Amino acid sequence: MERLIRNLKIAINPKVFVKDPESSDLGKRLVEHGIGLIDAHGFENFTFKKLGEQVGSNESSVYRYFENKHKFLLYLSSWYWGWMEYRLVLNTLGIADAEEKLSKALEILTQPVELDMAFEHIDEVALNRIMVNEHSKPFLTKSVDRENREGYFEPYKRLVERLAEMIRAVDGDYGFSLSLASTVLEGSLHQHFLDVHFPSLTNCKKPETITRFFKQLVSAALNQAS
Amino acid sequence: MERLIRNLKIAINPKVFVKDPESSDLGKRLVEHGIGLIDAHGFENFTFKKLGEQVGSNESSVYRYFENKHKFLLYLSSWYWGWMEYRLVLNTLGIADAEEKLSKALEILTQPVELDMAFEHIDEVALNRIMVNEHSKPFLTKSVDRENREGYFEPYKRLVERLAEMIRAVDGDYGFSLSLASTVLEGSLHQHFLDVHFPSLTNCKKPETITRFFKQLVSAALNQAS
DNA sequence: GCAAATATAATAGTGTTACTATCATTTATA
DNA sequence: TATAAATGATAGTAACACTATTATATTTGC
Repeated sequence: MERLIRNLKIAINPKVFVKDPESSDLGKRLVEHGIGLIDAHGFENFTFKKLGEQVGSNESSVYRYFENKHKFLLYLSSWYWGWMEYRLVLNTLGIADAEEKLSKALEILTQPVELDMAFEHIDEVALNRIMVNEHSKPFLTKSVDRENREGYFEPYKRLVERLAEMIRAVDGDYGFSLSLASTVLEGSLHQHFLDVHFPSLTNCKKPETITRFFKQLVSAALNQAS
Repeated sequence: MERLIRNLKIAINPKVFVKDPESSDLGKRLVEHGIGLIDAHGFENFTFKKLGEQVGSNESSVYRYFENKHKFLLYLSSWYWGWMEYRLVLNTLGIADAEEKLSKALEILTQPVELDMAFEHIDEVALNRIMVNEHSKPFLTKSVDRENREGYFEPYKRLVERLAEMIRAVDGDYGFSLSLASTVLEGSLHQHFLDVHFPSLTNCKKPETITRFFKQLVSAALNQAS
């Protein structure tokens, strides 16, 4: 298992990078320290100059891997959703019962993330914090439609589609499987954000409660509609 | 009614502006054209220099009203949520039945916005598009906690609280009234965004469908829980 | 082991943005 | 009409997001 897992790689659309950061030591350090910097100081305060210095190099080296910092965020976001999909599939593969499968899926997608030793240079917990704190920045841009056409959001779209499928497996008559799936994925990040920054706007004081909330919500929606 | 409505003003926390834009003709034009520019070109491409030129003045005049463009967005966002609250209250005031009241509230909060002639210099339809396309930018910043403490998000918080109250009026035993309310408000903007940019991730092709989706979701959640 | 190719590092330069400061001019008010 | 207040015009600064160029390592093919 250890050995097998060590060879795993989350596939990323090559258009988001100039040179694959997984292909070199420097590239991996850029990703590792980029996550650290964004997590610590926020995406707005993150610059390629700082990242270059952080890895003991400079700006120009970073530009050889990523066109700009927005593409860097797209890389992290693609990696994150690709990794979530991998976790989702891995953990639901053996489950035959549709309801049980959906329930497990909701756990995987809404519970707080734990460190995955399979990917050495990526701190998934920090990356998850980044997704919570910056989650809409990859797509809330004027170029979203062009970037969508170029396939930058495929990992996220695949995940929504997978969840929607599991919803339909439980209740084929429910007409809002996609909307519900996208609401859960988006809403989960948002509830985690509220938990940290706006506790008065959520009843989920503990992260487990977020999972309970969404499980109950989905189950209610499907029970009613069928 | 016309007369009464003409004297209405959405109250905004004075900390978000340097000088109240409602207090002068220039101020109102700044807000009016600011909405136009952000709607047309996106918040990232919006600068005070362009806004100054747009109103036949210059950068320095804009800075006399707003500290920076983030505060300008906070102003628009505060106005929008304040206006939503006003519409919510106005349209549900006379309804005695709790379920009917909640149903009306969900319509007000999730349906596409129409022009409100009561506020001459504000194009609510364009402002709504801005909220859909930029909605998380007011709070997805490193300074969110400080700004929250300074009260910049009160209008939004009040609205969530009001909706949560209406949910509890229908079902006092439901334990997630705040989470559900914040999920609906956030989710509604998100579904409208998906409708425009990611149609494959939503079942809501027509805006009315978004309202149906959330009404059904809320009603299911409350029926089950009680 | 050496030359060629490739990757990385260092430096400099450009246009834009987000301001700040200063001063001149117009407009409102006492 | 004098005075104050609001607005307009201009200049300047530091940081940022790049691009370009050149120098120096490091790897690879032979």
